Formats: sequence, structure tokens, C-alpha cells
Amino acid sequence: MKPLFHPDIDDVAPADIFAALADPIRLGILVALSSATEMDKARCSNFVGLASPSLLSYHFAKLREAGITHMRIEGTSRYLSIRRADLDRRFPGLLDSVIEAAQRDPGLPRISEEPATKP
Amino acid sequence: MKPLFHPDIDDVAPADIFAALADPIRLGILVALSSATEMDKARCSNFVGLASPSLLSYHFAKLREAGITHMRIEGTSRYLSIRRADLDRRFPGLLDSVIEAAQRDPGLPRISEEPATKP
DNA sequence: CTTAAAATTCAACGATCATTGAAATTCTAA
DNA sequence: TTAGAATTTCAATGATCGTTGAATTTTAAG
Repeated sequence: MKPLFHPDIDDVAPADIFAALADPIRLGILVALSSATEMDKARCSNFVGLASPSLLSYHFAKLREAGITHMRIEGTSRYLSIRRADLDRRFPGLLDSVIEAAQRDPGLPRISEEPATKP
Repeated sequence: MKPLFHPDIDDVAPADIFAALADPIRLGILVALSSATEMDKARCSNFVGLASPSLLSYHFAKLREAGITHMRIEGTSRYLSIRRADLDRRFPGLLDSVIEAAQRDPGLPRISEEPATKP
């Protein structure tokens, strides 16, 4: 289980960021992440509904390798977070306007609320 | 000479914008355009130096079809401008932070000053 | 040890991309 | 009318992309 690669934020070029944002599924992930207060909502397995596990893995890697997200491994699970401090320092204002734009896009795939209660 | 296609700004999805921005040459065009006060600087022929004419044409079309730029035909020349009002209304704050990020990117191709004096 | 859950890896596919260079277009000016 | 400048179009290229499904890895739990 090799440690995951996360680029130094200063090595990230604007074009790399935009390439990572140029996909509806990845924007959907970002939007979901941006309103994930509880930790459960940031667990990768909670993003099924956006795409198949295999495809999700691909998109998670794109976001991570572009410096947008951080991924932490815990047991068999992975937890995602936005690298907000890094991004805000390097690209001031960008993340907020990106999220705001994406949030209002009716075309984005969304995660259904209510992870289903276990009776 | 068919009139150029410019998408309605409301038909432009965030992912389309980011796809158009995911290229260093196009970011270079955007940066140059953003500081083009005089009209001469917005003429397409002033962007040689960024790429070959044929390649420039390709990138101009990408920016235009994504709703980022407007292109006006005048004789054999074309003049470019950023659709700032449209973009600011639809994606508040986005354009400014994009340009700011791109401007500071040392990796972007840039247009040389001084169009060469003719002695 | 066996099983199950979570996630990644891999090979394959068609689609789109950026780039090149040659040919065609469109307009202006001599 | 011809010559030239500005720009686009076209075909070809190799590269990368998003997607699928099957196989694999990794870890925790019975």
C-alpha cells in the first residue's frame, strides 16, 4: 500500500487545475465535498451514485494529482478532502468561484441524500 | 463568410469553460487579451508568437465556442474580446480569479512587447 | 484461514485533443 | 484584374481522455 502522491501546490499550473475541473463527474465530486461537514460524507464509498467504483477511482486520482484534493487512507476506506488552504493561497478566490459556479449547474450529477436508514 | 457562432452564455456549462481554459496557449491568449486596451492588441494577427496561424485559429475557435471570447470580423482581420459582462453575470468572480492565476504563471507563452519598429 | 468490503489496476475501446503543413478562402489594394 | 495579407479549412499524426468490466489488492472481521 504505497503512500499516495500529492503534488506540491507550487508545482501545480493553472492549466492543470482547469483540466481537472473539465469534467461533470469531477465537478460533482467537488460540489459534494464542499458541503461535506460530517466525515462520513467524505468517504469515497459515499460517492457511488456518481459513477461506478472503477470510474470513481479514476476521477479521484485526477483530482488528487492535480492538487485539488487530498486523500487519506484508513483501513480499507479512503477519505477525501479539498486542499482549501493550499488552493486559496496559490489561486486566491478561484476555488470559491469554481464551487459557486458548479453548485448552480443543473447538469451536474448529484449524490442522493439519505444514505438509507438501517431499520 | 458565414457569421461566427457565439453560444448563448446560459447554454455554457462550467465544465465547458474549464475545458477551454485547460491549455497554456489559450490561457496565454486570455492573459494577453485581458490587458489589451488598444484595439491593435486585440487583433488576431498580434498573437503570432504564441503559435502558428493555423494553430491559433484552432485555439481561437475553442475559446469562442466555449463562450469565453467574442470575435468580430472587419475586412480580412478579426478582433478578439473577452465576454466579460456575460461571464461575470453567469459565473461571478470566476473570470477575475482565472486571469489572476494565469497572469502569475511563469509557464505561459507570452507575446513579446514592441511589435518591432520599422526603420 | 476464510470471507467480505473498499478500492485500485489493467486492458481494451472509441472519442476527442493538440499539432503540423499544405491548400483554400476572403477581402483589400494596386 | 491580379497580388498579397489575414485567416480558416482539411487531412493526418500521435497523445490523452472517459468509460467499461474483469481481475486484483488490501484490510478488517468472523
